[in-house]
Amino acid sequence: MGKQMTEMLKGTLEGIVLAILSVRPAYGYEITARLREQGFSDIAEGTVYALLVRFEQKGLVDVEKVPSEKGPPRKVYSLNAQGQEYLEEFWRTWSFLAGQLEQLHGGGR
Amino acid sequence: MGKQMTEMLKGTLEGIVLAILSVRPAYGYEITARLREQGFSDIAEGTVYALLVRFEQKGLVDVEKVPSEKGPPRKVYSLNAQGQEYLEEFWRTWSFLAGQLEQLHGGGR
DNA sequence: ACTGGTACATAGTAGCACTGAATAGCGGCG
DNA sequence: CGCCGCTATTCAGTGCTACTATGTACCAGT
Repeated sequence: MGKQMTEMLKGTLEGIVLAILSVRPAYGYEITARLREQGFSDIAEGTVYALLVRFEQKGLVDVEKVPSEKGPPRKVYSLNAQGQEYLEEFWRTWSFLAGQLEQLHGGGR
Repeated sequence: MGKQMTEMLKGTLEGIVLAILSVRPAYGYEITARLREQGFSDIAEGTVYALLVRFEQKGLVDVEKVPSEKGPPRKVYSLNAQGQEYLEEFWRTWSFLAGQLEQLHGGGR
């Protein structure tokens, strides 16, 4: 992955994963796989897990341990009310930024 | 400024400033002021200067010292060919990310 | 002399994604 | 049985970026 993408993901990946969780609960390995399918070709697994731990510490998600048929138990994360609020704040911030950049991109040539 | 914005700017501010320079050459103080006018309410001056130094080190800009009527000489930065290329790469990366997020935002509710 | 606006610079801090490795459970294959 | 491969999580260490806070310097108006 390009260096630009790596830096751009800072603060954005957080929102992406929250958005994924807002659709339905999921666990780390699953999220990583889904991200890869969606074109974020090599987002490191470690990155996603670290992100989820942060969510938990911030109290944005609820966690439930679910035994898996294949492998160790899964930690299923679901967005709670505070997480929803945080996600909405994220969209507001994103929209502002996207608007500014669109202006620069469109008007700049 | 919110913490979310701070993190989101990482990797993005770089592109924003490059885009500003692509319209016409500018110097640090001017860029900071323009960013503030455009709604990035408190982007620190130091941040912009550090960014410009990085641009110079990466060889994305040409620099010219121009004496100012009011205060110390200005360092006027202008985008060179390599900088243009880097900016285009930035837009490609940005477009991909914006597209993915739009999908998540629109489809997610 | 003092204040305020212009203009640049830098040391230190915090946060986030990446690297690389370790741990652990389960199934299948030789 | 022992090894490999897939699933699944965790963690220490690194690099990059934006922020904070401060300092330097130049000039005009009072």
